[in-house]
Amino acid sequence: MSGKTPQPIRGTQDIFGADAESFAFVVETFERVRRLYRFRRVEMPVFEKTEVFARSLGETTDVVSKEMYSFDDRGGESLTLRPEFTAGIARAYLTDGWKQYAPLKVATHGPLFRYERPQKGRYRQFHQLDAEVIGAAEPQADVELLTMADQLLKELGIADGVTLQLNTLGDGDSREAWRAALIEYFSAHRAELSEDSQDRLERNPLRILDSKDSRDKAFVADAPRIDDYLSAEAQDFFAAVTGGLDAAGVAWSRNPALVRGLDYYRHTAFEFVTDRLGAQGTVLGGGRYDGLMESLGGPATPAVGWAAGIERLAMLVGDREIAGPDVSLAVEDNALIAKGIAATAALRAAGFSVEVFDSGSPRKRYDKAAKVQARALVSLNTGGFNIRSAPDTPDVDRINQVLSQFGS
RNA sequence: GCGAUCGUAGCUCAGUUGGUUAGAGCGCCGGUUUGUGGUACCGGAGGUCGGGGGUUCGAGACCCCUCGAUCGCCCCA
Repeated sequence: MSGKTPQPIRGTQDIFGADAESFAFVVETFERVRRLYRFRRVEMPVFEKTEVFARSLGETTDVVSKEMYSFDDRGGESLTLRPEFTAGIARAYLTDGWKQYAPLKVATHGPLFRYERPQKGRYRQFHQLDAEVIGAAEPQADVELLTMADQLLKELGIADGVTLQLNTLGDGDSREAWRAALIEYFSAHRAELSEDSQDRLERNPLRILDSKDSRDKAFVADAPRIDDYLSAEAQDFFAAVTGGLDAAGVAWSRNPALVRGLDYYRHTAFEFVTDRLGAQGTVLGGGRYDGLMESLGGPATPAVGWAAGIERLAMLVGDREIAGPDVSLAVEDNALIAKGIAATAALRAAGFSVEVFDSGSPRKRYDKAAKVQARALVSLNTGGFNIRSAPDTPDVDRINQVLSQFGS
C-alpha cells in the first residue's frame, strides 16, 4: 500500500521545539522594534516574474543563472521564487504607485529561496527579516535604518558578539574609478593571485578584497582604497552617516574591504558580523541601492535597506525556554473526563492556558501533568479538584473560582 | 560544481584486531508501589545496523558504488 516515505527537500528544515521558540522570539522582537521606528508592515508575493529578479540583479551573474528557483507556469511564463525581498518591494513601489507615500519605510519577513549547497546557517528555503526606506536620498535614512538594526540586536540579547562593519562604495563615478584602479593593481600581480581570484579579476574584481585565500590577502592589504577615489559629495555623505551613528550611540568599525557585487549599490554598505557562526558570519546586511529602480524601468529613486537571516539570529539567541501553561489538569478517573473537558473549556474561556491529561494510564496522568511545569497543577478525581501551586502564584483564586462552578 | 567527515531503536549513543541470538540511557505503552511538584521497581512495543554489490568459513565493522546528513570551498542578491 504505502511505499517509502518521501524525504524532505535538501536544504529545507522542519523547525520545531526550542528552535521554533527562538525563531518566534526573533520575529516577535523584530515586529516590536519595527513599530518603534514606524516602519509599515507589508506582505509580499512569494513569487514574481523571473524578470523582476533577473533585471535587478543583472542577468549575467551566477546568481541568476544557477541559484534561483525558476519555473514556467502553465501559460509558459517564467516565474521565480523570491531569492530576496528588495526586488519585489521595488517592483511594488513602481507598479502600485507607492511613490505617493515617499519617503516610505516598510518592513516584512518570510521565506526566501536560493538554490545553494546547504551548510551552517545556509538553507535553500530560509527566512529573513527585511526593512527598506525608499525615496529618501538623505544619510539620515541610513542612520535610522542602522539604528533600528542595532536596537534589534540589542533587544535580542546578541549585540555583544556582533559588530557593525561599515563601508562606502561612493557614488557612481567614485565607484567606477575605484574599480578601475583595483583591476589595474591586481592585474599587475595576476600570476601571484589564487586561481579563484584570477578568475574574479574578470568576473567580479571587488570580491578579491574579501578572499579567504592567504595568497590574496598579502596583496589586498596594499590595494587601492575607495577613500582615494571618493568625490567630495560621497565623502560628505559617508561622514554624515558615521556622524549620525555616533550621535545615536551605535558602535561601528570601518571595513574598507566590505563590498557589494551588484552595480546598483551606492554609498553605504554594511554588515553586522559575528565569529560564532562558522563561515556564515553575517547576521544582518544591507546598503544603499540608488540604482535599482532604474533597472526595473522606473525613475531614479534613492533607497536603502537591510535583511537579516532569522535562522542565524535564532542560533545566536540560543534555546528559549518553552513556557509551561497556566494550568495543567490531570483527570485521574475516566468517569470524570467530561467534567475535565468542561472545566478546561471554562478556564480557557477565562483566559488561562491549559493543558489536560486525560488519556493513558490514570495513575500516570498526575506525573505527566506535573512534568509540564504549569503555574498551577490541578488533579481531578472522585474527591473533586485539587490545586497545587507555588505560594505566590498569581491568579490561583481566579482559577479556583472558575473550577468551583463544577462542584468543589 | 568541488572537498572532508559521518549514517546502529522515536532521540542521544555503545558495539574490542571481523566471531554465537545487536545493546544501554532517555522517551513511549502497560502493571505494581507511592499518594501529590516530577518516586521506585517490573514488563512490553520498537532495528532488513541508510541502500546495493563485493572480500571472507563468518561483515554493524573491511573494499567499491549509491543515497542522505553535517561542515567547508565556490557563490553570496
